[in-house]
Amino acid sequence: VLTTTDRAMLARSTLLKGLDAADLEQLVDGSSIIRLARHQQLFAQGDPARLLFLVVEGQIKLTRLARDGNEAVVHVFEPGETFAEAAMFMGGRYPVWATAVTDTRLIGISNTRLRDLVLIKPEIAFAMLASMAQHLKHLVAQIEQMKLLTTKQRVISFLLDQCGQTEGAATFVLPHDKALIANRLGMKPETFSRALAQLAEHGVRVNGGQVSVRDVMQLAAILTEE
Amino acid sequence: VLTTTDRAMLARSTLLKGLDAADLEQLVDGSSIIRLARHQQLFAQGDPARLLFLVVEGQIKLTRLARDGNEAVVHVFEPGETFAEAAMFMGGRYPVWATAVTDTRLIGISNTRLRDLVLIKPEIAFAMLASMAQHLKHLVAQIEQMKLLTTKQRVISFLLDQCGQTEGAATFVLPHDKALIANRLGMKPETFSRALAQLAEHGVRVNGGQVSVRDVMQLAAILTEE
DNA sequence: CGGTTATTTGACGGGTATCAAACACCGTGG
DNA sequence: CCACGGTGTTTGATACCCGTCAAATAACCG
Repeated sequence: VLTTTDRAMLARSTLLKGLDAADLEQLVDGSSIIRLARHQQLFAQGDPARLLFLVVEGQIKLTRLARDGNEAVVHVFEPGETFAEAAMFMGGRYPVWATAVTDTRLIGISNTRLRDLVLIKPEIAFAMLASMAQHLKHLVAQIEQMKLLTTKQRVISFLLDQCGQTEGAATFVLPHDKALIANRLGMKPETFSRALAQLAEHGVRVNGGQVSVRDVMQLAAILTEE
Repeated sequence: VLTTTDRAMLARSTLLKGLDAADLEQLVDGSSIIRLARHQQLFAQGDPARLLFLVVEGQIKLTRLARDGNEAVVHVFEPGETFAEAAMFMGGRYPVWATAVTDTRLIGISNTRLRDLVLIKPEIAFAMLASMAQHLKHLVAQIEQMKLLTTKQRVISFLLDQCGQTEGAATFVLPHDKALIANRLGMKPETFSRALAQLAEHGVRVNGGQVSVRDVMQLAAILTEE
């Protein structure tokens, strides 16, 4: 039940681009559409990993849980991104929880089908390696931020990421709940809220999910001096 | 100038085990031995990535640097482990600094040779994917620890890792400087020192690099309740 | 409009970084 | 053999930041 739009997204994904029509078809054959409501779980930590995923619309967060119920957000995936490629090489079990942040539609791709394809077409292996290298990079950046930056710096860094600009004024909407963002940044919601409030004096205005930055460059400058 | 011991280690590595003699030979041909003195740098962040590495003896730490000179340790690699496989898929540049923790001998393997080999033998691609999946797992675990555990819990968790036992009494030596360990755990040396001192009341005795734990299980129990 | 879920704001205490100094350890050179 | 500087570690005092708890407020949805 994949629409043509779904197929197009598959064909454009970092993981599968470069695949010819026939190979793609074979993969699609073993794929299924999955719909999740907000807060619904895709898989649990420890579940056998039979599928990897492409987010079509919505957002999926990967988390780890502590005994006390607290959760640590490892990453949030956006439409067009694939995840859980690594699971098939890690003892065949998912090492994290996956939950829908908003209503989500995604494509589940068979592990074994992909595996078979890699054996035939080594180029795909490169795509997988590239994809995983990307994830590695993200995680390293995250560790770096947690260890080297103060709370305020992390918030600024996050805002600058969202801007997608290096200068001038910018406006954008936050990608999700402030509580979730706070978790991504390794702080409590209250702390995040206060940090944002403090940034008012640096030209950051927040209204609901709407954020406007007066001067991106000026904001970036604070990272260096503070 | 690879000794037979070196070759044996290559053949046993997660990355290259399963390679037949001929393929291994071709790879060895493009490899070189590198010796580093303690604190000497292997490569810098941003350097073009032409080699990936196998640690033969010694230890290599991967770090990120902040403007103020502080560094964040991403990982420390031990003999038998390979690293920097991912670099060839990330724009061809190393994303971190690599420095010898102690006097170190390692083997540098040519990126392009390995690449050629993958195209011929897709099984090697699986080995690379598995190796990178392993690194991903480590990083995820690290992020989890930083976000979910208190300082004391991280120290305990680290000690338990080093024990390699789940019960009874244990003795071992710390893998390196306490300052480096503190950095790995995301805290300052002073904090680490105090944390260790506190653990005396839970049966942990530290003398230089020598550590002895009276009852591993009892120590593990603190993680849950605290 | 009422009930639930987000977010903000305040007061407070604890934990960690910071600064500083004492101390232990080690190899070197006198 | 001892003095010595360098490095690594411990210990202490202090300040500040963040987490926690609590309540108020705002936004949202049926």
